[in-house]
Amino acid sequence: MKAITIKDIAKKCGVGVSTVSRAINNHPDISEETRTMIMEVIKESNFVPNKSARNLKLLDTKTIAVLIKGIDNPFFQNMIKVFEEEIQDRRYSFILHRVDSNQDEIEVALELIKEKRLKGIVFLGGNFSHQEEKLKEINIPFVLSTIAIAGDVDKNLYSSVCVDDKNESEKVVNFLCNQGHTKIAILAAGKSDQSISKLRIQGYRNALIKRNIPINENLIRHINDNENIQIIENGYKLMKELLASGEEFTAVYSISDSMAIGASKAILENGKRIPQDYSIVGFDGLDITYYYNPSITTIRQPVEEMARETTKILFDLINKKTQNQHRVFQGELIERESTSELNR
Amino acid sequence: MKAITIKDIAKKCGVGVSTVSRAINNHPDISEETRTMIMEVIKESNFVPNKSARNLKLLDTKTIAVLIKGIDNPFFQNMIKVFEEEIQDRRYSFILHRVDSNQDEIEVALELIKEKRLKGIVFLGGNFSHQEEKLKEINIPFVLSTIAIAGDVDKNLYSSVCVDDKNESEKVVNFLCNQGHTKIAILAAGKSDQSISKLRIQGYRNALIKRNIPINENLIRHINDNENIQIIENGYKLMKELLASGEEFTAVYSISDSMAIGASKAILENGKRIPQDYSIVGFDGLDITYYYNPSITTIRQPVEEMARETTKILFDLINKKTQNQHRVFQGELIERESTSELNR
DNA sequence: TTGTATGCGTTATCAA
DNA sequence: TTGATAACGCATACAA
Repeated sequence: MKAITIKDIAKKCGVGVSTVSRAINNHPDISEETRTMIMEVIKESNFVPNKSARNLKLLDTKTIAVLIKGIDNPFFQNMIKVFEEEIQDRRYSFILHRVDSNQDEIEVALELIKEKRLKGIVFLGGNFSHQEEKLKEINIPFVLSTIAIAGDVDKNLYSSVCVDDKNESEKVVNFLCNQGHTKIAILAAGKSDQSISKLRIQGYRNALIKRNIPINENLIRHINDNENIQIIENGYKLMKELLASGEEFTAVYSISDSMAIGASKAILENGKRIPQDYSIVGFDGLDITYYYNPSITTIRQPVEEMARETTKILFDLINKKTQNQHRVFQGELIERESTSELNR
Repeated sequence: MKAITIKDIAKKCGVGVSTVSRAINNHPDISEETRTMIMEVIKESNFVPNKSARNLKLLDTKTIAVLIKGIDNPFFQNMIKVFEEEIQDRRYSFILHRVDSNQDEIEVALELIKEKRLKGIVFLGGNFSHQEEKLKEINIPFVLSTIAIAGDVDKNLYSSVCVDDKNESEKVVNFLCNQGHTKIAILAAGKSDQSISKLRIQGYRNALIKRNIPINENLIRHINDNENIQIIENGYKLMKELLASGEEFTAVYSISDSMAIGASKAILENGKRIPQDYSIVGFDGLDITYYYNPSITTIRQPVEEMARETTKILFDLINKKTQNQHRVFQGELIERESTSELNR
């Protein structure tokens, strides 16, 4: 069974293909009469235009793609909604494209740009340890959102929106120190991570160093390199190991809320109390941290505002109202039940 | 700056376009020599073939699309991984396409079929209250996965994989009854829902009716129609209302784990204990139910196996090894800390 | 207001 | 083993 095309419709209607095309695309230069007639036939015939053909022909497509690495990250879900709203409000169409963890997001972007004639791209998540050369190949506006870029890259080549991971991390550790904690464990990503995990560990170290608190390397715990910090179980396992190790500590800082949940469970299963025996802090500000029992102290990233700013910068770039920009947001430390003063 | 095409590459290499095409697509009838030469030039020039043109020309594309409605549903995340694996194992390419809650998934499917020359489709999530007519328009194999189809539709028109929502729901309520509970509240989706929520409420009713336990309509609580059962907060609010209403009950059955979490928090915030004051059961089998404190009794849907079976049926259909099939999986009741015998 | 013809960038057929 | 050329389905410049 051959697929139905615009030609078939034209034939059925006794008109030319261009007239059908005009009807479909709401062109003004067509009589209302023939338009409705054509649309009628189209509906009857269940005709659906072929987008590939359309994209091939068009050189101007008002569409934005969001390339997301780690679509299972609950942290991104609210951002996606904002992207969709903001983009559609501006009469652009929105494409959400998932990129696999072992795919190169720039390659994917390059393909998509050609295929869909994109006007702009948002890169959401991932490490982005790319060469400048690669970045330069992207010849349309793009913004890196919540991505820590590894290495030295010319800031004029890209725009970005994120929180200052190092600084926010320092904030967390300072908070714990202010409560009297000095033996603070940190649950981090794989050892070879060069992205947010690395930055947050740096913040952890900085905070301790500034207070002359000795750093116990045994309290810096990593999951495996092929594992994900968004998996609750990984925090759970890490904490079980830490507890079993006999290493002394009074507080735990998990670089993700998900692992903080897992860690909490491990602590509770060991018959210990939160926060009386161990204080625990997460990072991200997921909803679940409020609903967990006990509720979990965390750094909330202002995800909606960040998403909004991302699209704003992107459209400013598209409309040539701005050069590449880098916007750094503040996180908000939300104190909850999982942390308390250390009683010595 | 005009985009670079296969013609430019051909010119640069001093060969014809068809030779370049052959090089790109690993055709056998080309000398290794020219192949490497061409690939070299392609790399240097950063040439990326245009997929729209490719899809337009091709009539045989080994690709499967998964159309997912409710991508923020944590329940689907593990399934997606399985789909990707299974599909790629069979040397097909995998497209994950998100469909918005107010979009018609069949329209989207029809567009995608034409655009990408799909070989098969998986519909994941959503209500699917479609006419038979619409279903018939889809002229390639497809499977509905974890979708409750509303109304009477000829089973020969589609394949499906799901759990028996009504039956599993009955299982939950029976379990609570066996523990001595008779005043059981249920937290459900919006009143006008015609999908899983409706079925699970039916199961709830059936279980009670079979035991001659009177049904208190005030214990059947609905969220708003425009709200989502995957949002923790919705369970929280619903439970707050229920507690404030003064209606008596000893157990709560939430039709989603997410709402069960929210409900648990509401109970705990009210100074009540789980399960001593209220038993609570969820549905889905999300990881978080294990990690929550207390851990939550739930019905686990065997998501991985269901995803695997979905792809199996789909490929059997593609390879004409089978007619349309309907596979119903059993859920597994996992008893945890959130439920206990009622002490009167 | 409408129809004809051309080209978008690829792949496949055919001839060389 | 190669190259020229005809589609694929649509939008549009141009002619009518």
